[in-house]
Amino acid sequence: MPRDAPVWPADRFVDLDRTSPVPLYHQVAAILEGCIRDGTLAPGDRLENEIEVARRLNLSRPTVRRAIQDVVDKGLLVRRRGIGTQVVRSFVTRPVELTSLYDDLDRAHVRQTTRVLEHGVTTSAPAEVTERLGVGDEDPVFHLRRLRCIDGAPMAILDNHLPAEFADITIPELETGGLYRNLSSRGVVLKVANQRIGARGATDDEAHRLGLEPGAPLLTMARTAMDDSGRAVEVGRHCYRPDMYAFESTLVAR
Amino acid sequence: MPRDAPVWPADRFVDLDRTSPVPLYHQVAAILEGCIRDGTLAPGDRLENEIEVARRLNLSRPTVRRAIQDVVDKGLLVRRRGIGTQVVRSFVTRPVELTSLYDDLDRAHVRQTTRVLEHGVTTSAPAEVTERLGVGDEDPVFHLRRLRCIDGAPMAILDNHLPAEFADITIPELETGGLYRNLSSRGVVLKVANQRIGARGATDDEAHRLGLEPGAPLLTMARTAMDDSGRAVEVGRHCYRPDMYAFESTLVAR
DNA sequence: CAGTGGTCTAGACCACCAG
DNA sequence: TGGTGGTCTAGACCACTGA
Repeated sequence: MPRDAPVWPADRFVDLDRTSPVPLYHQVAAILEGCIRDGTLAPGDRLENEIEVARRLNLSRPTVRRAIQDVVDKGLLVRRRGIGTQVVRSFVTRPVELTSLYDDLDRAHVRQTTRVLEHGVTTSAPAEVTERLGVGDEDPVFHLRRLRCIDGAPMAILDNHLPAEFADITIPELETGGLYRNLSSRGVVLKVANQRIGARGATDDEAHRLGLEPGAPLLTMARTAMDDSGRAVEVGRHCYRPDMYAFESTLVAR
Repeated sequence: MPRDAPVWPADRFVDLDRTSPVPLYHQVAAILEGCIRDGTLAPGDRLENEIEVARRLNLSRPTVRRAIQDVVDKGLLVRRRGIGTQVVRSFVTRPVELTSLYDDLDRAHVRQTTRVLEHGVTTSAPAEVTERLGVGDEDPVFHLRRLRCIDGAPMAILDNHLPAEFADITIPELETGGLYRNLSSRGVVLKVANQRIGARGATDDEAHRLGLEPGAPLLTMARTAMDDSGRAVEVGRHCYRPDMYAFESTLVAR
């Protein structure tokens, strides 16, 4: 049951570190999120108002505000002018993030393996792909096709095209780290992506590789990812066994 | 081609209205977004730095910063410390928002119709649904099932459960306005939702209603939406013809 | 009416990047 | 070294809510 009076678990915020490179608002947001996830703040609880919180934490109001807003954006709190800030009644949140399948599975502590099916430079990538990458029709691009398994069972086929300069990413590297992690270690910072999630029937080849019947339902995702200079760095066209994978997210109105 | 020198289309910002109820940062963000979408700011262009912009617009830096950040969050700009702010090279953006299918189609100027298949209070909703709504196993809930068509062709089956108090939403209202619009006109402000997008084969009934073969691939979406007090207000379980619908979104790294 | 969040200001210092 | 965005402060006024 939610408490009636406003709540603030002050004792959880004694460790704020002004010398840390982690911003204060992020430290506050992380602790606040922890309090909600572990039940210290119960669903429906109303938070102390932000001015009072700022005073107690010896922080400025904008800093506290930024922290609270970050937790709101994750879908754990709702705010109303004139009313206050409350913990959401029911949450199974998964913020919308620019993550890789590899890291998603890693976080879920799943035993995953990757088999590289294709790995090389091609000059005949589909026009749809070269256009998204911002290169010429017949310019060389790096093509990659992988089979992702969990606990030995094939789960997804990952088809990617990248600018040719990334063709030096090796097969062993891809088998141990995932694509995004390899890009990251080469200094690529992914910032924006457009994606489209759909469904279709499996082709013969896909069905064979995923252990399904031809025409069986597949979940599909097409993504174009851009780095911090706004250049398209990756075009991915993936398909997933729908009994083994789904896209979860939390949406927050502004 | 992107220009070399920093750019700022000052003439587009002459209409800022300090008396308007629309926040200044939102006015600036909207104009900035317009400049990018209509090509006034070209892909790759670098923006004037935010301090200079603030001076030119006679606004404070935090206000300008908030405006720019909003456009970044939409995936139209990328920022790097020490470098500056640039227009993304390629964009087909669709920010992740808490929208209804009805409004999505409306915005796309598609001719849509709705047929109500089920409309009534039930005491035997699936446990999965009552749990998400936060009501007892056999408490009455409002059950709704609709067929959504575009240009007369069936596209999706929308199955929803709501708290019983919403059972007075009429069939004609649902045929003309969509569920979220009806909730909104009753004062419900949706703030947060959790959703899961997947795929599966069509049941016989679904196939029949959507004009498909049984077992044909369907795109599915299950959503729990909460209002501004954090209470679960709607549980939806929808399925879509994958040749007629897909989920598009833009993701931005923080 | 008192209390809440929403907006806005005018500074300050720092971390990072390019030349 | 100079310029950029990232963080933080200490205030102010307003809009909306509920009693």
